[in-house]
Amino acid sequence: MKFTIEKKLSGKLGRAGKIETPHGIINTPAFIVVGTKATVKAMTPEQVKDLGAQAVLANTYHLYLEPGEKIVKNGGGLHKFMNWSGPTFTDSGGFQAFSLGVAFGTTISKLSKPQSNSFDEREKKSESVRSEGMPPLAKITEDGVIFKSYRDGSEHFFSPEKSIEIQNSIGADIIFAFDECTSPTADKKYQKEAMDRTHRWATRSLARHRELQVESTKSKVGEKKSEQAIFGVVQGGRFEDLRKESAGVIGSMDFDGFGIGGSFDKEDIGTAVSWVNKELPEGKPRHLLGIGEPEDFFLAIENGCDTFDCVAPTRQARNGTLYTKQGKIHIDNAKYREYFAPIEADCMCYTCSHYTLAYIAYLARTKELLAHTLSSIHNLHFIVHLVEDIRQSILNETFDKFKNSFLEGYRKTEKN
RNA sequence: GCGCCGGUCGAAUAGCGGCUAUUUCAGGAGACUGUAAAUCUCCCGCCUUCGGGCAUCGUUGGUUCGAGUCCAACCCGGCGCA
Repeated sequence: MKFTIEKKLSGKLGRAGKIETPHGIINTPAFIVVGTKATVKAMTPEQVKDLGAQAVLANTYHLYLEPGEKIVKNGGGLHKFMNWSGPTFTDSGGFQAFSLGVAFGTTISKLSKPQSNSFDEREKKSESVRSEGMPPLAKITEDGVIFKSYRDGSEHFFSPEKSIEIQNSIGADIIFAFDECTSPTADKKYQKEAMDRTHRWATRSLARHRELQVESTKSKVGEKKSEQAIFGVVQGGRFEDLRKESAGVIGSMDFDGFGIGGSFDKEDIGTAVSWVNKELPEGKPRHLLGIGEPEDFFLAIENGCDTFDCVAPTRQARNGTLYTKQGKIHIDNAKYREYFAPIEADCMCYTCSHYTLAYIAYLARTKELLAHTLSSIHNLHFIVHLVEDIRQSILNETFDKFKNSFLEGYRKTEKN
């Protein structure tokens, strides 16, 4: 893997560049489409490619549980198995320490939101309360994480070494060190503890990765050595000193790039990311894990992030929320029943060039599967091209102008 | 005409003497950020200062401390017999 910076954003940390992987180039900043289980839900790889996606990210834990990394490997590796010829990433399973741990059965999100209006106190009260009969499915120890399968309750243990071995078998171009994604509800003491543990796990992840590279070089004499790249993950929650410390520690290790993980204040992603990116070596790519929404990209990119992944576009598509330049809309809203025009008149996506919002709304209402596909195509196209447009604006030196005009328009407005 | 069933919030249902009438669907709105997610939450008779208030189980009477629930008559609907 090779990373090249093509242009920097003057006076800021942002940059446009390219990541060269064994399966192709990623022009950055770039949105990496999430395909957790080696499939972008409701879509064929051709559809994903045609809408402009450059790379996909799958998940180690899910593929380990089903079908098992051996099957992925025997199927020719992730690319061949899922028929995606472009660059791929795998997440380490570290996020599941959070989503199946403290967050399981609750409404805790990795992003803490600003105080909601006193308007809905009742809803606030119910927040973060674990539903009965839903014990956590992840338990963290020094050596790793004990997971209970969300599928059948069976126990599984992930150590940094194990995560790397599985990721090696799955065979993505870029893999992540095993980390612990912490909750925004955790106090500083815990964040520090978890961060230090993540640093120890980073060392172990990197060591195991190098061992596997050597093994693969030995076993395939004469063949090109494994070019799988590994990114270390920065943690530290919402605390400036911890974030800087983590970036310093992880950044000084011999990773090919970096992931920025963990929890953030929704309002202040840009600041948190800038703490980190000022510390990380400039010449290596930085992936902001699990972000984001349209507003997030501008803040993260101008503060030095290169790639992103997020389930929001596809999940929200399936759940009936669509992105537009005027904000998000709910496809189930009664007012769209007879909206006989594309979701967005000027959208170039396959969905908008062939179908009306009224038709997709009808499909969604009647639970037709095509609703998921058409909505996912639109949302992914929107997000992928938004990030691509931001990249162009860096190259054209029109970043601020583009940022301001986009954010001004991105307001939730009535579409009647 | 006789007999037997049955009429519960848009639909379908539960409830068979005890106070707040159940559930599902439909309908309305919202949430979702490294996917436990084609998921989840709220509302869905009327009014409300969001605390609650007032109605309501075909209709009208009755029995009872208390009736959707028991009784009677009537009105609808279905089935059967004439």
